[in-house]
Amino acid sequence: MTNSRSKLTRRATRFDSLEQEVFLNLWRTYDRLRIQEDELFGRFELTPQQYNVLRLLRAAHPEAIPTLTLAARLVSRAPDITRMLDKLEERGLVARVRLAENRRVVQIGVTAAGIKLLNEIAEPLQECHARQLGHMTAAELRQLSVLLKAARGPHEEDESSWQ
Amino acid sequence: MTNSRSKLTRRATRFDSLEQEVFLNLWRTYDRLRIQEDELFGRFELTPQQYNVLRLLRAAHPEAIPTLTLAARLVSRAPDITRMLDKLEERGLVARVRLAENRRVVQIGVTAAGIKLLNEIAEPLQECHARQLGHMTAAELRQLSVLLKAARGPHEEDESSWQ
DNA sequence: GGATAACAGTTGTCTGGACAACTATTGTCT
DNA sequence: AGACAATAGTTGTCCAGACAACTGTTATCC
Repeated sequence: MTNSRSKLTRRATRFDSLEQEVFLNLWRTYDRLRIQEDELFGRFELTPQQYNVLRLLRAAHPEAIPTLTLAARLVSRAPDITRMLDKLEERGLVARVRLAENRRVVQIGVTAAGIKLLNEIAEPLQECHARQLGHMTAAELRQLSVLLKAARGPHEEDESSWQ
Repeated sequence: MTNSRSKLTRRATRFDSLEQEVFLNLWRTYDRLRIQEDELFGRFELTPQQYNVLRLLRAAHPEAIPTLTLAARLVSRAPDITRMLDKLEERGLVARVRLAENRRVVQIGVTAAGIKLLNEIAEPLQECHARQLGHMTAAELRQLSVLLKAARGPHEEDESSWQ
């Protein structure tokens, strides 16, 4: 009895508003799922953000894309995109080219080694995704995606690659 | 025509799987909404995580709770809970007490100054939530919460306060 | 055509998060 | 009672993220 009362009380006072509840659930769920990603990418000495860079570069491959265009497509802002690319370049996973036509822009492309690494990651990543969200039905996942997109809708710039 | 084709192509190749799409949407949405929170809490010189500490302590108030119990209730893991509490204690927002009965545990409580700060934040925070998610209906928000909880379900420990 | 503004990255510096090793205190087992 | 293990925090150290100031390059506007 005490148990159920305290649960009810908790339920009622735990969040100040529906919006706060959604945000905290969003944060918590992101954090829980990210633990899995971190563990996976850690095995390849990559951060999720670095993996994202490689993934985006592969999508553009064999084209190379300007640094800031790449930065804009990343999931989360990266003020340190330069240093992040430095590390990937040191490992030979990406290559930088400064064009003669416009010496301001630096084009980034993924190397063969980068593609190779992506291929090695592919299968364990699929397993990771299965562990993360394998318990949800495809319909639930689609609906979740739709709601998440709607939630951030007004906060995306119009020209964003995230729509 | 080129436009619509390229969009279709992008749509098809952008994600490797439905699970990946969900995770990236989760990450992106979290990031976008967090920008708003950061801006708000920054005005009060708090991180979202620090605000969370105060919020949880207020929920327990006037009781004080052990450091690690508090840490377990936070949204995201905090290996540096000690230093975080140091900073809040320096500002007089929380107080630490080491009990005589068990000198290992350190109890944390929110101070009057902490409660006062929470009250100051309350209204601008409501406005922040409205900006973040005000465009969604209550039904959508509830559904989003449910799906988010379901998504992380298997990744919560049984004794977690997040259920 | 030279000053000025805009653009594209880069670098400096600081704070917060992650992980491991450590200290102090209490419980347990013979 | 003394050794050993478990508990509860704390400290050291390193790396990623945030923000601002800076450099080099191209466009623009008298």
